[in-house]
This record gives sequence, C-alpha cells and structure tokens, in this order.
Amino acid sequence: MTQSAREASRLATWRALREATVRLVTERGFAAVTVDDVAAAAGTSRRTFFNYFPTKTAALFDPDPELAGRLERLTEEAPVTGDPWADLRWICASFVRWGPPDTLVVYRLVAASGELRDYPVQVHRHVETALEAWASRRFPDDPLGARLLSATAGAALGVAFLTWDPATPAEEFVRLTDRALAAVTVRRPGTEET
Amino acid sequence: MTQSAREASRLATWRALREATVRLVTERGFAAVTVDDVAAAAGTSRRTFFNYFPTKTAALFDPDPELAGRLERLTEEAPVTGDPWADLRWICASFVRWGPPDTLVVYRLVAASGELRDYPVQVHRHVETALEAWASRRFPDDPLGARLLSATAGAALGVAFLTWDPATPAEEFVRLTDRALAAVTVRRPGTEET
DNA sequence: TAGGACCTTGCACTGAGTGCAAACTACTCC
DNA sequence: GGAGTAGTTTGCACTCAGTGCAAGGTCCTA
Repeated sequence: MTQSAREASRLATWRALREATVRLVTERGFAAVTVDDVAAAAGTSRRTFFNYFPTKTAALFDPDPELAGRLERLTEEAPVTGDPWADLRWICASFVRWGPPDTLVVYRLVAASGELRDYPVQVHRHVETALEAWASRRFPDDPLGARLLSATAGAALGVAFLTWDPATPAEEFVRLTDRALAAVTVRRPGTEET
Repeated sequence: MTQSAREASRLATWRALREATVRLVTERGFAAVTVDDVAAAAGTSRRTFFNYFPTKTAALFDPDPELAGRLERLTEEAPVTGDPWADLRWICASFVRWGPPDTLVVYRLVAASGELRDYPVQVHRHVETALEAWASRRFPDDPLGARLLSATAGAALGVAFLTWDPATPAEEFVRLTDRALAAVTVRRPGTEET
C-alpha cells in the first residue's frame, strides 16, 4: 500500500501542475494562461502536461487523486434508510462540511471569476459522478430513478455554489447547500401521487 | 414586423449553417467534421461561420431564433398558482409535448452518438435559461429559490433525455419527462420542514 | 545487472477561434 | 435616384489547444 517511488513522483507532478494552474489562473485569469506557461511554471514540458490532463480546464477541475478515495468511502458509510433522498442529503452534507481544502480554493476562484462562470457545473461534476455510482448501485434496475437522485443533488449543489458569495466564509456555502437540499424532495419514479 | 431583406438573409444563412452541421455530423460524427467542411457545405466562408456561431458546438446546440420567441410566450402563458413547481412542470410538459421539430433531430443525434454524450446538458440549456428568467422574474428577491426551480427542472429534463432510447418514438421521451418531473418536488427554501 | 515497463520530451501536425482590413450589399435620407 | 452609412462577407495571418510518434531516460523486477 505504501507508494512506490513512481507513484509518489506521479502524484507530485500532478499536484505541481494543478498548483501552477491555480496560481497562474488566479493571477492572470483563465484565458491569459497558456498550457506552456503552466508546464514551465511546474517545471515540466508542455507534452507532459497533456499526459496528466486531457484539457486545460481539467487541470483546474479534475479531483485530486486522494479525493476520489474519500468520496468513495463517504458513499459507503452513508446510511441506508427507506428514504434514498435523505441518504443522499447526508452524503452531500458530509462532503461539503468536510470541506476538501484544495477544492475550496478552486471553488472560490471559479465563483469570483467572471470568465469561469460558464463552468459552474465542472466544480462538482466528480461529486455528481460519485453520487451516480452510489445511486445506480442501489437501484440497478431503475436507471431513471437513480440518475434523478444524483442529477437533482448535483443541481442543488450547483445552485448553492452559484448563489454563494465567495467573499463570505465557507460556512455560508455549507448553509446554502443545506437550504437548497432541504427544499427539494425526490421520490422514486412510479411512486408519485398527483 | 415583416422581415427586412437583411434579416431574412441572415436567418437563411443561420439555418443553412445549422442544417449543414447537423447533416455532416450525422454522417461522419462530430470530431470528423471541421468548420471548413460545414462552411463549404453551407456555401459560405469559414470566417462567416464564426460570425454566426461562437464555437463548433454552438452550431449544433444554439436554439433556432424563432424558438426563443416560442419559449418566451410559453413562460408568459404559464399558470400562476401557489405551487411554483407545478407551474414549472406545466411549462416543461408543454414545451416537450409541442416538440420543436428541428430540435428533435438534434436530440436524437446527440442521444445516439457516443462522442456527444458529454454534452447532454447543452441540449436543453436554452430551456433552462428561459426557465431561470421566468423564475427570477417571479421570485426576484429569492435567487436561491428561483435558481433551484430552474436547475432542478433542467436536471429532470436532462435525466429523461439521457435515459431515453433514441430508437424509440418521441412520445417515449415525453413520457420519461413526465415521470421524472413528477418524482421531484421543489419547495421555496425557508418553507422546508426538515 | 539486464530486460521490460513506464515516463518524459521534442517535433511536427491538425484544427478551433480571433483580430484586422478590404470589398461588398442593403438601408436611409436628401 | 444617388451619396453616405451601417451591417455583412471574406481572406489572411496569427495564437494556442490537443494529438501521434519516436527517441531517450528512469524505475522496477527477476
């Protein structure tokens, strides 16, 4: 389980590239930063950048390798009650409250930047992906219901994020997330009344 | 109100470009079609293409100019009851049922194409935009609640779309949309009970 | 310590998207 | 009807994202 030298070096390069991207984009704005700039700042070649990230935006939004594991664990620890939407709210609330530190910097960057407003979805796409995996594991024979759970939660997270003023502390974002999730209810399709 | 020659010609060029894009992408796939190809097929120059569409994907997903007006009218005709989510469902159901013909071709194209699976959101982004305008007009002092309504509806539409098998008739898509929308409820934040 | 797996890098190429300036076309107002 | 103006088309040259390939380097394993 201890990392080999290769794995360690790979993670280091990944983080150097991520760090350089975030720093340069913070300083100059997304459009004014080229991949060459990032690669140079991270001490690697342009070609290596593309070995780690498929696109320029990915360097900003791809989740840290360790984050994936944490999210995975969170979905496994989640309660399993008769109300899947409540369980999903539990996962979202835990995730947001835990506040992955690296992620929060990017959050604030995107929220504050006009030119990145087109990508609000990207910010929590990996969360939504994890939720979708959770949901489809739980309801394998109901793709509509499973996707509906994760997509709706994703929408609520996105709305909370868009409404959040990045100048205010992160707790405010947590509060908005709670309010957004609390205002929505998702039943399994087929059990609707009306 | 009758179009000037200029307006008519502009609309014609817009539609020629859209039509060429859809046709070529259907034949060859998105990646294998260049903007040059599209421009040539539409009988204009590459540079003119970019006068009409900011990106290649926009040529596929931007709503037909007339569609915007129709959507606008739909949001004005919508009922105004004490249950905004119900009103929103009415708008979505009407829109989907009316079935804008041009749009449906693109829908089917995207749903059937593996390489466009990353863009499912784009398909109904303009609908979501119209819904957001409607919601923020109705709840100007509650941005969270307004966005939550439109984003959730958008998520439901997206899920219905992703779950839809494009080989089946459009009515199936309508049915999925109804089921998805019926399974979700959005209250105004602040009026939640747990 | 030798061979293979994996990683980095340079090079050359395609194609998206943009700024600019010149030619062209439709509209307007006299 | 004709001159001026505003909007449109187009070519050209440019930047930069992203990809394929092949040569060299580094780590790991037997």
